[in-house]
Amino acid sequence: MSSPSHKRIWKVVSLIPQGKVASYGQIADLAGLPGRARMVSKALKCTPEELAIPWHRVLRADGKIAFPVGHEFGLQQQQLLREEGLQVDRLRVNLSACQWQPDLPTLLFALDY
DNA sequence: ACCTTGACATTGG
DNA sequence: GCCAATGCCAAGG
Repeated sequence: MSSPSHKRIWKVVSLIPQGKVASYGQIADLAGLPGRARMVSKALKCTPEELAIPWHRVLRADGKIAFPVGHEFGLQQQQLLREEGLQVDRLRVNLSACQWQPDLPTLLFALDY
């Protein structure tokens, strides 16, 4: 199931560079869906296999991995983030100096504005 | 049409 | 920092 909103969300997430992270709410805002952080999580859950996007770079606003402790995806996410050089402590990322700040022109171009 | 469910965010204690 | 209460809103029963 894919809606126009989902596609915009996937595009925005695909722009997050290696070593940087963003929150669900931030992605929603950038995708033109203010206040709809939960829609971002849904969109990620429905991501088609063939679409390779850096889903692991999306965290809660406080830097925590959204999956419960012990969840397989959470552990995988933690590992992927560490492989990018980020410091992850107990499923939480130290947000200092790794928060994504999108380049506006690039963002607008990606969203066909 | 009503109810429940989230890979969330914010606020207040 | 942790927890509970609220707000949020699309999807699926």
